[in-house]
Amino acid sequence: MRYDFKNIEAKWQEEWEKAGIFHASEDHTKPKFYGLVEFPYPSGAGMHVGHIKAYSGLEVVSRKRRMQGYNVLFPMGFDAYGLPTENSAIKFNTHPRILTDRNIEKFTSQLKRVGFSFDWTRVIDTTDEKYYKWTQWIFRKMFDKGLVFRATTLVNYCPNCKVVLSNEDSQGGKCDICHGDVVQKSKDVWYLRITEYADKLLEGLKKVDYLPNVKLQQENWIGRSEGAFADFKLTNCDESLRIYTTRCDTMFGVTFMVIAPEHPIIEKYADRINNIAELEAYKAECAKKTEFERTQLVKDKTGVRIDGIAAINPANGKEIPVYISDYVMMGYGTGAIMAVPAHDERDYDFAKKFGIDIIEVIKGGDISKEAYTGDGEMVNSEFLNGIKTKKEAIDKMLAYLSEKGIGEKGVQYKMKDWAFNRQRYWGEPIPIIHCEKCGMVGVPYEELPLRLPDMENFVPGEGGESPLAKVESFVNCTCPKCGAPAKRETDTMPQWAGSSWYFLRYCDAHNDEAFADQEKLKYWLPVDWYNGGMEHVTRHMIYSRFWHHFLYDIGEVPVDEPYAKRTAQGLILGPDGDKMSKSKGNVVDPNDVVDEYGADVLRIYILFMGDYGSATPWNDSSVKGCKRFLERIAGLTDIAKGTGATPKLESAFHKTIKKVSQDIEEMKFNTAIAAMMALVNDIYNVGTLTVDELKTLITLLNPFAPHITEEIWHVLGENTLLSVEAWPSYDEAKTVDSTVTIAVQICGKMRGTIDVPAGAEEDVAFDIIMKDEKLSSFFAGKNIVKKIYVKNKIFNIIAK
RNA sequence: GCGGCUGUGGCGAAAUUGGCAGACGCGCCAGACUUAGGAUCUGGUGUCUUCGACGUGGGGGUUCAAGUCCCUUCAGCCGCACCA
Repeated sequence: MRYDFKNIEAKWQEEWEKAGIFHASEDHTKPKFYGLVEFPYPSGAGMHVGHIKAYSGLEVVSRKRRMQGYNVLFPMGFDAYGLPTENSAIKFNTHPRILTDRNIEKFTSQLKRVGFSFDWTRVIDTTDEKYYKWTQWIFRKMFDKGLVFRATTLVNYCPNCKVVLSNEDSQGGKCDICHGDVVQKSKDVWYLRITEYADKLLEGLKKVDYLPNVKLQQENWIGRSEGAFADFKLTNCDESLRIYTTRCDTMFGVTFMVIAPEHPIIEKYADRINNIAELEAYKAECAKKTEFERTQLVKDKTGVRIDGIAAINPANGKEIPVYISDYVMMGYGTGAIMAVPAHDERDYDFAKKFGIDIIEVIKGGDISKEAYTGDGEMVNSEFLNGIKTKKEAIDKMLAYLSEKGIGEKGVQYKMKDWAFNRQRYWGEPIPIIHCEKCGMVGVPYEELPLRLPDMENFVPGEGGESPLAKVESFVNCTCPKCGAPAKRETDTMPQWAGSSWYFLRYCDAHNDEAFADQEKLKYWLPVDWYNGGMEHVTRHMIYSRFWHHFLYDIGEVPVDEPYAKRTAQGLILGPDGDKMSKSKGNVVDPNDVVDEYGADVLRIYILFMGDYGSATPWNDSSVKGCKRFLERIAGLTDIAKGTGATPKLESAFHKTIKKVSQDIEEMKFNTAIAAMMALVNDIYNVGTLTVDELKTLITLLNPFAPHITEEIWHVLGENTLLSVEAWPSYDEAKTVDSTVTIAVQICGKMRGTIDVPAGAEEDVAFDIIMKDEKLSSFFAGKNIVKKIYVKNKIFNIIAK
């Protein structure tokens, strides 16, 4: 038969939909498989080949699982709240609702064209009030449990545009829009107390099957560090300055202290500081820098000494100066450090610049040249002198601190609490009411969803407040507690909110009584296999694991870890090897490929182009090779005759079934396809195959190229749908050849090969070599010193 | 700076984990069928001074045997980034 993809792909997509074969069944007696891919943000640009790659991996796995008899949940949805839609809504003067609906429709039809086996009865849209009702519900539960709090913090603000900017939009301290100076402005921020779950999130990693680098990135993101808190007495005021350190063993080497420019102690004791104006000026200078800039200028340390207040080193009672410097952050530890220039590079740089003493307390380096951060014997440290290990010194110092009541063990995390509000329109309204008497009150559960009001002008307000602040009917309300007039919170949730629990909704997508039915959650959870991009491994995955752990703690979900397994696909690069981007003009549109070659070719090529986990450049002519392969598959219908097995092909078939079955599990789709290509080459070399064998081959190929294989199945006279036929099995005994070709080395050099019966003993193999004139000539007349024989692999003869 | 990953033909890549390096595909070369080929089919295709030698970024090592293990070095990509 000819390969006519244009006429068959739409036809089979319709048949599958009609038969509903990809709907996850409610039959909970069957074994389940929950495969999850990251739902897309439905941008106006439509699908990207990267989306296709991201979904194709678990698409193949899911199709295989169905054929293996699993009840498969392989859902799709849309993460539709967010800034890009809002911005283009402003630009084109259209409502984001309209744009979102239009984009979702576009994505849906594009996804369907590729033949993905998603369960389209469970589609979710995070901007649907039936969905975000439950996003708000979970937020309210967190609010009830004290995991939501409000604090004032510094944000990047452009006084010219009157807008709050992200770090990315304010690089170099200049506003990305007007290029004016950006300042740090304090602003009320809603936070979710994710830090409270830091240890649980870390612990949970021990029992899940994530790629090693995924785990590592999450661990680094959480950034747990163990150390100590210690109090340093200040002179000229009745207060101690609390610091955090991981190296309390070096305390005898402390020659100064540094605090963050924003440290509250400065304001508190302003009247005792002689150079307060200088300090204020420095602080103002720092405030101009964005966090980005501040962390970029690592080399040159700046700072100002506080004149009027000093500190006492609690280890040796010596008075030491206190500085303010922006290399100490208010957001980590206590915002104050003890500086040990001899053994910390940053402190060393600072001390050199400001001419501060450098006292060696650990032997092993040359502190006249640089800080020594390695291990060694303690010196100049009184009761620590002579100790040789860091651990022992730390323990001794900790004991000393606690005995004196001026310090204790402590833990710190790099992870910060999650800033949870945005001054934007296109997001879930935060269900909180501000009452003058009662304070912050949650919107009652029965009033959820708190609907996003319809607006025409949703440009952010002056001073960067949320567009919702302009909707009086939304803002003005009564306090649910006391009934007095009150005001609603007008900020909305960030993009990450809706995606933090979407995998739960898929289990029961249309439930109006709960976010999902408990029985269904019990059956489907955890997600068996989650695949997505590396870029979501920290934020999205950490956030959603946090929400899930919270729901587990309040008894709303049956398992603590949501994702049993996590893998990641690599990028598809442009044909030039660069990242695809509109500006470079190297973007490949999957629709063009489907138009020209068909969905099956697109799917095969994307999985064949290289290792699934690695970045691979697109190559137009390689796509043609995949088309040729499918044409050769279609051509097999012309030579397939009879039943049973073709002797010359039997072992090749069993080997291929084994290889493809295993490779899919390891996401080695490229070698699975290569194995099928090799089998097709074998078949054409033999010149014939049976109909049974062809059926086996197209069954193996079905998860990769479902349309053409479905068509062939029917051309061969079948009436069922191949997509739900049984996955082929293989006979291990038949994957083993009766004779194997092994390599023969003489003195370690490859000299040829011999055919031996599989598993042949050494003497049998050696006899064959002796009878081979060419091989035996290499050691004729020499002494055989040693024979190394590895069954079915190699024979190495050492002769002198 | 720290952490991770990667480095193999002209190109994308394989290599049962220490055992015939380059499977499979692209490209290229030759031939066939053709008025024609950017279609199809067949054969070939790591390099070189080609009965042999060399070859997995470079250098060194372990081993009968190294793409794979160890040491060292270089290059590229991706995270994190003054985390005390």
